[in-house]
Amino acid sequence: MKTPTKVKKKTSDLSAVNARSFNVERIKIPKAADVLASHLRKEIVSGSLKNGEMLPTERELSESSGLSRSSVREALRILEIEGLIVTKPGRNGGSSVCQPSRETIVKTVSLYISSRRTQMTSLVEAREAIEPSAAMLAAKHRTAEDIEKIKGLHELLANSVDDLPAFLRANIDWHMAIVHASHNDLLIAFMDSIAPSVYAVTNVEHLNPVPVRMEVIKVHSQITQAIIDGDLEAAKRRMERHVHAYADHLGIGA
Amino acid sequence: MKTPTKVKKKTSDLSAVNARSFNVERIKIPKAADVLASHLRKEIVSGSLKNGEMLPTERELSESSGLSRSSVREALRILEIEGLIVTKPGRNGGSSVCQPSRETIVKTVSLYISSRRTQMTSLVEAREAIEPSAAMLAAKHRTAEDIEKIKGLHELLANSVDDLPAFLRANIDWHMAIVHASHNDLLIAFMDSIAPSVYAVTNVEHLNPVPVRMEVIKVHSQITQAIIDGDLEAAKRRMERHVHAYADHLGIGA
DNA sequence: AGTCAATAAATATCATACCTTTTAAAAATA
DNA sequence: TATTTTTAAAAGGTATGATATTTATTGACT
Repeated sequence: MKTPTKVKKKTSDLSAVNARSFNVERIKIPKAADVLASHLRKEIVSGSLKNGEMLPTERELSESSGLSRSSVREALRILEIEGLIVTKPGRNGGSSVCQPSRETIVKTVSLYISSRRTQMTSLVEAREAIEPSAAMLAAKHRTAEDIEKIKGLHELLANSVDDLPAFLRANIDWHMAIVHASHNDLLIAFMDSIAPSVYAVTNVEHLNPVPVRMEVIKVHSQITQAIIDGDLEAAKRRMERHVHAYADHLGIGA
Repeated sequence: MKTPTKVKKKTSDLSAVNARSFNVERIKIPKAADVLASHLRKEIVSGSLKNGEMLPTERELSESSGLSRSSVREALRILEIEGLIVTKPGRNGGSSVCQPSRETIVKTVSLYISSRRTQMTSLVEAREAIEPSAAMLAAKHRTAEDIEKIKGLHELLANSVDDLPAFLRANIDWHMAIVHASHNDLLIAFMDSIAPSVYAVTNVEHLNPVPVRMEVIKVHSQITQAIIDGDLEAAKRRMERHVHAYADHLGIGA
């Protein structure tokens, strides 16, 4: 399988210049598992392997590819982490094709955020980009259930003025319900990814004074209404102001 | 290692009801590699293992964890795919901690988009969410180089009215340059992820009439100017209109 | 000093055996 | 005959050890 074209390594660049200088740059030799994974990935993405379809067993793949079972397994593991297949043990087990879920994106982005210690500023900026548009799309695409959900959470919020933790919880849930009502998978995934970090830290002090909470409730009800009314512009504008006010409070706005 | 607590399987649910019904749901036994990967991931994310630091060798990890080398390797592979470590062969090789790059996000989201065959509508909606905010942030955070880049690409665009492919290329590059000038890693990652799909398909027919291209150039120059001037509101508003006009043309707007 | 070959240290791959989980089929039983 | 139980087979999961490959270091020889 692996072409044994072994390039004699040159320790010094000078010698390479003396010899016929091929224009080769740092050839990277791919790993067996990567090659197989790419191959299978292509088949999946292109649709040759349809959703739900079973892949051959590890032993079969090993035989047909000429690779060892470990390499095959490694390839499958790659695809599994990418969310393209699921693997079950047992008789009639094996790997079957599936579509990556939002969860895949959420995990990746969350890891990115936490391991890079992404600044609060960036998170809030991203939020300011997404939520107003999501509100607008919610006003456009909302279903009856969406409206029920949003209204319910809003009432929960209004009834939790005296219970800060409950208030925070309802607040987050209301915001996320709106994003979900946008019915845009990408925006949902992005927001799902950043929401925990955005909401985790600061709300407490901000929302501590009761008057602030009252104001939040008022604004929320206006936004809720705009979404119910299908008033795209109002939904967007109000959400824009709402999240911007919060950013301002954090000293992120101008 | 693995606790041999084997629950006697009941084929019928009835029998389970007859017996003392424990309130256990479908315990899922994690795989060895997953456990080790989670452990190491936690150490990395928490900062116990700092960026650049070397992990023990596979054989050492195998010994200290009591797992086989295959399981250890599988765990390392998981972390590698997540972008948390890089592994090099050879003497002084091994696995070292690194921060996941934007590329990790881009790959994940791109896969999501292509394997779900995400609707053009969703992509354009996401774009309409991100680009105006990015333009605003660009006006706020742009550096001298950012401005150079954006201006350069704009001139390239203006000089390519007669060369459609070149025009398309310059158009995309200008848009992406602005997103990058926002200096917001998340927005950059999101936009990097969706841009190929957004720009791949449709532009051709839209930009075909020369007058349209002239108009694009005019709008671009206004946006460019706003960013140079640091006029946040203008940058945002103009970009909003610009991308919305395109969405409209696709029949996505109202 | 500079070049080259030998060595060593690590991952990459392979081969094989065995363990565990799950299900299907076969056998036993009511 | 229908239901339960047992058994066996098929699949992935884990373990082990050997070998190949990659890369840095060391040492010998100019």
